[in-house]
Amino acid sequence: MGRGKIVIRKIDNLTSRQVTFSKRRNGLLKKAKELSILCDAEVGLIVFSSTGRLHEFASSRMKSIIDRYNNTKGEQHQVLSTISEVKFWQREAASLRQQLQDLHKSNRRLIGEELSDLSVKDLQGLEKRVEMSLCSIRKTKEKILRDEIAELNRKGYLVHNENIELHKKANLVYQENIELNNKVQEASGSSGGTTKASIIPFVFTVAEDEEELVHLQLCHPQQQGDRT
Amino acid sequence: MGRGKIVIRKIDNLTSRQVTFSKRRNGLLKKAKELSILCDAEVGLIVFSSTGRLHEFASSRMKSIIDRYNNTKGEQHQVLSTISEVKFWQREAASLRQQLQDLHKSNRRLIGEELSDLSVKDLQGLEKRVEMSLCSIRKTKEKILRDEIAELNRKGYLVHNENIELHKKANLVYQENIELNNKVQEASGSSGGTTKASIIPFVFTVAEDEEELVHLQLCHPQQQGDRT
DNA sequence: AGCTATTTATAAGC
DNA sequence: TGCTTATAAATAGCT
Repeated sequence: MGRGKIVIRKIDNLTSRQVTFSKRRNGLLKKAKELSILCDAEVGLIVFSSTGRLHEFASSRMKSIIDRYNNTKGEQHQVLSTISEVKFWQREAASLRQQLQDLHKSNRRLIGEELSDLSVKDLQGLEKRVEMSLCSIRKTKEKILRDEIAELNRKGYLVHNENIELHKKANLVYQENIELNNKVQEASGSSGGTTKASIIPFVFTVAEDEEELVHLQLCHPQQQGDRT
Repeated sequence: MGRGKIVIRKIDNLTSRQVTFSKRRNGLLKKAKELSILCDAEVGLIVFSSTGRLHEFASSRMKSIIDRYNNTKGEQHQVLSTISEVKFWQREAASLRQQLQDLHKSNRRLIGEELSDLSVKDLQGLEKRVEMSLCSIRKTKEKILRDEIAELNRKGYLVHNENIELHKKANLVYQENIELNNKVQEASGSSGGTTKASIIPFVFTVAEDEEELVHLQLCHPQQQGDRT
């Protein structure tokens, strides 16, 4: 419909393509609107130009048209439509929120708050559980301490053994020193007394018995805090 | 464009409306397609007939056109599109799930489980909290018991008072009975002894002093369960 | 953006 | 729905 017939293929010339786009786009929007009015149809039209500009017509709200479209297609293809996906996640969130609330309540009870709507029997059960919990916590704590002490004892023992070895070596060296000194004295006769004075007048001794090892132990702690 | 000019308003006649719908719908779809080809535009067209049937044209995949539309509009209007709504709820659910996990962990620790990755200091803090919790639970329990006992005592007191009143009344009636009996005896002389025998030979007595009232008290319970 | 020759769409009728 | 046709509308090419 125009001065000449055209074939439907992409218009090469950019300018004339843009002009044609502008004209035909308006025509399309107009016809979409006319269809919706004349025939009481729900029409949604989305047009992105090649430059990325958006033009649209919607006989009602575009969102509701798209939602309706998604639902219709979703039922057709047995696929979660976007709208029911939203519903799914909303339900999921609500369920999680509920769980969170329940857990929060149980938590508050475990730390001794919000107990007012519990019966004596409930409280007794709770008390038992918290007592067991306390027991377990203390056991864990003591185990850690015990392990630390054992580790310290082990290290202490190793250091002690090393000490003994060092003492022995030092004593050997010291003995060797005395002997060497004697030899020097014998060789040089009574030529001087200076070297004699340089000998360290010290004997290394070491306690060999285990009794003197550092030996830590976990003292049983005083009962604390749980008296009413 | 037709045999006659028409005004754009809803066509009253159902049949001609449906005929027009069919014709114009095809024209619209054709023109949408032509626009997309001629001008290299991205076009999406959704048409629902008044009977609910869906007709559509999409130059590419409809989903991608709708997504692009939502994104463009979303940026323009700062409004949650359906797609980003899904994302929002997914994030919400993930966050809630995380919170739930954290709370669950804290809960497990409160009941003395999963303590292995805590330090001695953490354990000490936990112990303190659980001790306080135990204290609070016991206090609550005792308060309930104390209140129950107080209530029982109150009721006992009321019943006791009622008892006293009933005793008094009963004694009065008994006295009256005796007097009436005497009068009957005086009036009838020694005519018979049957009435005398019917007098109930019973005296109502009641302890008036408070000491004998039922008076319950909460015994201090044995310390229990918290010994290591 | 406006003009207009021409093509296209379509209203009315069957 | 499909076909026909007169006519209204849309628009290609040009300015």
